[in-house]
Amino acid sequence: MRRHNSALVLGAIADSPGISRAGVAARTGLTKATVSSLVDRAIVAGLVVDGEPAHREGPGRRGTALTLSPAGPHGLGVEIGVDYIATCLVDLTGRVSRQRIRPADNRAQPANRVLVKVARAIRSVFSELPVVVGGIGVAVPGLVENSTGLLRTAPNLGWRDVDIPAELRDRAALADIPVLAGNEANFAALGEMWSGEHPELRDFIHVSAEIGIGAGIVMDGTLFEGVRGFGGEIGHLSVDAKGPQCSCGARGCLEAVAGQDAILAQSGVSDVPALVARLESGDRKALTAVRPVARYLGTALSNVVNLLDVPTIVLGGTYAALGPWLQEPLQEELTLRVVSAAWSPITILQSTLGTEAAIRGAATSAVRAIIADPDPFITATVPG
Amino acid sequence: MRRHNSALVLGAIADSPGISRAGVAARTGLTKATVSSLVDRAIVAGLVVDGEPAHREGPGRRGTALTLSPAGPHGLGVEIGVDYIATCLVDLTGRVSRQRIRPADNRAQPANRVLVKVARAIRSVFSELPVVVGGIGVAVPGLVENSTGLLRTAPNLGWRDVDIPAELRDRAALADIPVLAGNEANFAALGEMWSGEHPELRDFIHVSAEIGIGAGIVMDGTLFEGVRGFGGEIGHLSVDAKGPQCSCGARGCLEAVAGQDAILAQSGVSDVPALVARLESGDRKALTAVRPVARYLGTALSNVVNLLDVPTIVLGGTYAALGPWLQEPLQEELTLRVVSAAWSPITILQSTLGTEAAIRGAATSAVRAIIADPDPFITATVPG
DNA sequence: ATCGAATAGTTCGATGCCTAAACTTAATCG
DNA sequence: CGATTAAGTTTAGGCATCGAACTATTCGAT
Repeated sequence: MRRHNSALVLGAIADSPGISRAGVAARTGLTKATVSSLVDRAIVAGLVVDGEPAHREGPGRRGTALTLSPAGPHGLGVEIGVDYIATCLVDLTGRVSRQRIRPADNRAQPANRVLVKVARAIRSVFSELPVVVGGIGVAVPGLVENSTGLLRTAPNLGWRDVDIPAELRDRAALADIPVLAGNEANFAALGEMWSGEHPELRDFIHVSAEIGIGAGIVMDGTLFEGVRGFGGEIGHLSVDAKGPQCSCGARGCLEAVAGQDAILAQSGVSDVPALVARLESGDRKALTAVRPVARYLGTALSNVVNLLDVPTIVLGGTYAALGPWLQEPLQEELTLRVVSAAWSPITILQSTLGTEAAIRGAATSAVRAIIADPDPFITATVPG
Repeated sequence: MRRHNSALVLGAIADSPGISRAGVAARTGLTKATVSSLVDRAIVAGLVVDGEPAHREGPGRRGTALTLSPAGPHGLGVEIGVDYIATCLVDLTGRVSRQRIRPADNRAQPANRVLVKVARAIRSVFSELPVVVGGIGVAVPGLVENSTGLLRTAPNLGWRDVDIPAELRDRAALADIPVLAGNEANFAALGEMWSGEHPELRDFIHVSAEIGIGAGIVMDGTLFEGVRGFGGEIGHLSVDAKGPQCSCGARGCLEAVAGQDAILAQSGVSDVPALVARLESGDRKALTAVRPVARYLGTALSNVVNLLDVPTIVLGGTYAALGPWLQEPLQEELTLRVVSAAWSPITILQSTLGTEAAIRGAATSAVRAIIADPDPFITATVPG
């Protein structure tokens, strides 16, 4: 009961920083008395601070502005990439207070060795900054089972069946700080949503092409992971029954025709910045190479939209860079294939966080977990 | 609080009929005292009956068997088909107590005229049987918006923007009996799950081919409808970029290559029973016609599974009839294309309810709504 | 047969959280 | 400077759950 209402109150403060106790009461349907008592507990626990009276029109006492405390627990994001380990700290308000990327050739190393390094990175964050870490989010390029938290397979790292939370808890002496591992494409989608750049973004697909093609699907502000957590594997949607062979064994997977490698091979360029330069200069070969990519991506996304009825698509990673050239043919394909497009068009946006989306999402997930269920943290901090 | 716990208790009784109060307490985590008081209210409201002491091993008093009351509120299912109106009554235990199909050429009629007939059918159920109707589910072959309950479009009926619940409430004088409208394919999936034939079925896709191809997606026992309710539109997934033109304007939609019309046209037979007869007799043309259907269906379903990570597929409607000939090539295609198939194979089942699935699902949805949130019904029935 | 152990269900007082309403504080407006 | 309006606090009261003691029922051992 109180647990649920604490979450309600914290959620209201997170959604509209600077809101007053009376405002929270109006929004949540609780009484002012209840809100007062719950807010007091949150303040004592260090989750909330009340600031200056906010200015308002007309007569009457001004409410004190409640905000999540920047000095409260932080979320630590860790991203295990193929050739780097990145860390990032985020406070309750969503502000990034520390970010660091360490190059590392993780592909050549077995999981335990890499996790030793990750643990060291985590401990170094702990020792360098005097903040309370309330949770850790670990983004990995692989499939994470949601019931167990196990990384089932990470093809590009060559890992299988690694219990990342358990390993890190042991190696970094984390006591009972919650650790959650997740797919990087999923975290990237959340990161983009929470970036604040697109305030209305609550139902969307975030697609990005890196080595594979990853997608994060968010519906009603919540990540959609499928039954076991292996959902959103958009890279192996079939877009051309007679298309080229994919590494997975099937034919015509999206990844095989619209992945980064396929794009670069088709356009005869060695990397993405070079491709963008050619596109900007109007190079005909580059332009004709990108068009079918958009078509294929559009076919795959149409399938997703027909199935999930999601109104918005966010282009991330390499697709964000190619956005200006993808947008139009993509829109055409979607309009043609999506059944509901006739009465509600699909919006296409470009990612603003780019490659930082995943780690921001991982770190912010950790703090959001506290906001979504603050009671454990509060009762651990406040004795009474 | 009590509302939530009442739902918990009723849910436990629905899940394991014959459970004792102590069993409910153990399963829900509530205390025996709380369960007793909640069960008493449910009994007074007529939702639950306690029966004979159940037999059990060992010493100790036997618990009284609690079951949902067959005399409690019933769910009324209505199906508005293209050429019939069907009604069906289901009690809280899931038993079907009355079923009736009235032929009617609804395609030729505007919506109001048809709804007048539907209202008459509903009133006739009310007058014929002395049962309390606790809710009505209406299955329609169209897209229903979940936020408003509006039928946005039903191509085969030629209807657009019809507020079925409101219309029926007026025309059939329903007072405040809740009415929920929904897509027939979705109701069919729920009907199949609740039929009791597949007890473990909680995560699956139910696909059926009638005039179009419909799918209902169930995850964690809950219908997945997409953001606005237009999800699961599997009929227009793209399975062959260069395939034939579909009525929707795009090319190579599943419906165009694996719908009932396409199957019959390919095999040169006039109806499904005839096709089944030919297949059984080993007719080569029929056999070679069905195989690509399975392939295409497999491609579309692989896309769905890769996206939603659903472990089971149930073949319904025409596909159920063709099940024996579809199963093998379908399984092959899924194994090839589904990324997670390597470590968790996809199960393919055949529907047991056939064409009755939708109406059963609609009726059962109405009673399940009461079980999922019994408090409104209880407080309306029990004064104190 | 009788007693004891085990299990089901009820009764009753205690607890905790929320609510309602009165009250205090703080601001605007005439 | 007092009336009015709104924010926030205090206090008394209510309701649902819990814990513990109690009754009821059954088996098995003496």
